[in-house]
Amino acid sequence: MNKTKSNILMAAIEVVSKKGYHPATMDEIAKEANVAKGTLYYYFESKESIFNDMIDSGISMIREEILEKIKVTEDSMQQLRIITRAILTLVFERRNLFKIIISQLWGEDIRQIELRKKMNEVMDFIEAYIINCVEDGYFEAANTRLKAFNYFGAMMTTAVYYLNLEEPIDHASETMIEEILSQL
Amino acid sequence: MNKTKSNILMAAIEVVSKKGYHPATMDEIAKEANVAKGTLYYYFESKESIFNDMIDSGISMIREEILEKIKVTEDSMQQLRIITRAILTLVFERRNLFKIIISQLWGEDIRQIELRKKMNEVMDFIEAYIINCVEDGYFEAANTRLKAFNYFGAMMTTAVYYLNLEEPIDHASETMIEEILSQL
Amino acid sequence: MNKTKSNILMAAIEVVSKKGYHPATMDEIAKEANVAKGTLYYYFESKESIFNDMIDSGISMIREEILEKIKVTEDSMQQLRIITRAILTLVFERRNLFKIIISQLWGEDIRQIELRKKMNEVMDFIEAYIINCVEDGYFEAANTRLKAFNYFGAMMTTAVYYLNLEEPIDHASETMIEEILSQL
Amino acid sequence: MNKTKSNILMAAIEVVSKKGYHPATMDEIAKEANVAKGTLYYYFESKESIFNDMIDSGISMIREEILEKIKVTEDSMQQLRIITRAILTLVFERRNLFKIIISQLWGEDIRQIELRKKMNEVMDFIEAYIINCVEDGYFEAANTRLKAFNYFGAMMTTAVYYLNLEEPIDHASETMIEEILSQL
DNA sequence: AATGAATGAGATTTCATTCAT
DNA sequence: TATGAATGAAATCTCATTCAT
Repeated sequence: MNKTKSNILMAAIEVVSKKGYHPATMDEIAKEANVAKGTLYYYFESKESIFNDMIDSGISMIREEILEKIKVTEDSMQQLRIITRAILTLVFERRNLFKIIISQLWGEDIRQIELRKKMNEVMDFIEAYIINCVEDGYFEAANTRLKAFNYFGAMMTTAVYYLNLEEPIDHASETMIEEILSQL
Repeated sequence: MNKTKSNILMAAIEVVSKKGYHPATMDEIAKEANVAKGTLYYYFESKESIFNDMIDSGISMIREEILEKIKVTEDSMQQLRIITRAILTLVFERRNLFKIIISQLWGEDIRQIELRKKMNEVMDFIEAYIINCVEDGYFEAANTRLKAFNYFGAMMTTAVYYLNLEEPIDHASETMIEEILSQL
Repeated sequence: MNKTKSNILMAAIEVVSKKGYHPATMDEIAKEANVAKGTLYYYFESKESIFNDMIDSGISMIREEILEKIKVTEDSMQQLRIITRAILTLVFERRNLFKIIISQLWGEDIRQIELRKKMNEVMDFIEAYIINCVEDGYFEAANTRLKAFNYFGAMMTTAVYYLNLEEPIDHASETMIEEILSQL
Repeated sequence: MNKTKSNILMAAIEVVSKKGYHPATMDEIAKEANVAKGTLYYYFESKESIFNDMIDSGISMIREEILEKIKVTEDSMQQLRIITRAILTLVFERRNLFKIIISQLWGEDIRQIELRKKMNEVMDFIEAYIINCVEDGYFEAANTRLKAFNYFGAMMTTAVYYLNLEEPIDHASETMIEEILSQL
């Protein structure tokens, strides 16, 4: 991607994660990106489209990262462990982006409805691996969709917990991973 | 509380849950409440204060509801079970308010920081019961704060899952309760 | 109509006739009307809707004025003479509004296409009276639509001519009327 | 003229006639001309100067075309007939340019005031031929300036009428010419 | 000769808030 | 107690123009 464009995107993540979508102004994003306001509109159609690009690049980053890392094993439980570690690491490393995603999951704006659709696809992706684990006998057969939700929710709340600690850790500890998987 | 005032509060919950805090305008809230815009300012100082009242009355409602219901038993595990059922029921019955709470937990607006403080108090409240359970030997001793977080997160994700089903259930099933408690 | 609203409409005619639709800013209209910019939006949805109201009230004014005046006679030629006098008088009295109408007849903006539709209805109206004259033997049968166009065009160019004179006259002279009718 | 430059001028006529002066953007003109936006500024000082060049080349084209064609006769009435045919033909062939001229005659922008001056020169030119006709006894002596206005106005309205027909004709018919001249 | 990324002044529009009634 | 006309600060967005290449 063009350097200025990705620069703007990073600035937007920074500002939006701090302020939320609406209070984050184009002026602030421009200032943070060290470009003129007009430049934002040279690269993006609207504030909404900056938001969408932000989310899309975030989600595809997760997917690519995970797909790359699970190649090393064929064992379904091992794969789920790898996915967990990968997502937790990403949540820590790109906490601002995740804050935005979580806070925008609610509400009936097109922006928010679209985001929910995208997150449902992420759920599909995770559920597929949980199904593999069930088929391989690691978990007992059950509502795998709900399990995927709980898995994701557990990751989020764990992350939120650690993110709020005074001395935030910046990596996914093995303890956290086991804690989350034990809930499945 | 004055009837007009609670009327406005209900209208605000309706509109804010649908649109989010910022896109919900005072005009819309007034229209939904069937009062003139000026009336909002007769009863509330500002939009922000409507929001705060909304949250405060929601949270104290939870607390009162729970304190009332757990009276029937002294057994800590029974009490946690009752709390779970109560919260789940409230989440279903007042889903709009909870949507607002969850979506406003993030970000650095005064409004949002204040909300997080209030939710931390709710966590204290829940943690206290989890500690009782640990002391009574129901769970093994561990990070009870994280347990409280996970417990609350599990409830939220479970609720979100069921709220998104085609045929939403409108009560807390015993299955859900056991599912959540088993994760502790 | 509300006083403030008609006040804004008059200010808009003043400014738009001087500057044209696009260069006329909402700031200037507000200043001319002695109200705050927000007030414009309290009474009108948009700049476009101010324009539309401006045109609509102008056109219905023409129609009402004419319908009122032609009541006095049943003779078709007399009626056409009355219409001519009425339109010319209006063009002189409300020259600013007519300037706007003429300048906005061209182009493919929705605003302009709508205006052309409205002016076509005015043409229908005029043509009807020309047809009466033809039927009564005042003119020889011919393309009455073209006659209506020419009639209107003649009125406009005559008006433009007199409006550009150093010492503008402010009424429709009988000479002008006969000049225009002689062209039919 | 340089090919790229005349290319830009044609593109500008196309876009401005469709949209009007202000809504026509330099971006659109550049796109229509298949050049980069910077190229517009390589050949023209500003948007305003593109407009002026557009008009000037249009007007001098009329003048040259007419001066060329009236050479064939010395009879003043014949010359006026030739002028009428020439202008009507041009109006049909370059209708977009004429649309722009007519729509920009109104208003007090420098651009528009300049255009009116130029059109007044065209009127001088036409009036001169009408005076010749009067002197040769073809019309009775009268306000020749007004006659020139009416003559031009008649041509415009006739043109507008035929341009709006379902099946537009693309040439000046002899009927139209006689119709216009008979009004003098 | 030609480009297109970058700009910033200025446009339209929104909306929480005020205040006279 | 309740109203709603009026406000103005601040938001998003547009676009003619510049300039380094």
